[in-house]
Amino acid sequence: MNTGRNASSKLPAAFYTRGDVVEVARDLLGKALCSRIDGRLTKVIITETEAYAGIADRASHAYGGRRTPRTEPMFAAGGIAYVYLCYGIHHLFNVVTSSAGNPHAVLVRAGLPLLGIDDMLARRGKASVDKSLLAGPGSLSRALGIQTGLSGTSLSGDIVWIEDHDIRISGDAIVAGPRVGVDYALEDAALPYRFIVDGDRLARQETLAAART
DNA sequence: CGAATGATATACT
DNA sequence: GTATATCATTCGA
Repeated sequence: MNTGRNASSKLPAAFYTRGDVVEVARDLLGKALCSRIDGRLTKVIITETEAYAGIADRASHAYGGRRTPRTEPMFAAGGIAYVYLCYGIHHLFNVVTSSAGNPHAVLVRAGLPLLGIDDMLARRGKASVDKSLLAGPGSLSRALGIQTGLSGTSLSGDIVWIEDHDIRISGDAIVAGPRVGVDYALEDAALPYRFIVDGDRLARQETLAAART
């Protein structure tokens, strides 16, 4: 099972199956989203997330209990990926949370490079690291090599997973605000379900020393 | 600011 | 089965 590489920091299933998706979205900040695709290992520190709170949330694909082939993974128990294509181009990566039948999910919107930077640059067609490398859900997914075929993949496997690198985020370094691009969600559009870490503060953390070179 | 882009959901025949 | 409106975005002026 464990082939020498220590997987002890991988988040346990219990992290995802908690009932409060907003809490999970907040806790995901500072965690490392990892992927091993085509044999290439890439890791990203999560700095921005959005919570989508199940059938009662008009901004969610599962609003009103809509269950379709695409949204099926959201209805499973937490701890798997939900990836879908948006605007015909962008593969958006979400973490499914809560228990089976409760379609809650967290969209990962942005991050900072931690490992496999050359591979991320290659996937993004960039020559050097800049602010836009992992800014935005479409860009982040692309840098990690995540595509819709990974929807439904377990986060306890060896393709996509999330690690705890013991980065602490103090409460005042987190900014909450309304979600992006969800104007159609009426009253739910104003909910403060978007969480952003102040990048400069996070950069002071030791873990990023390696990433900044 | 505005165009590009294609899968998906929904409402028809 | 076929059609059309919609979309949790990005990039380049």
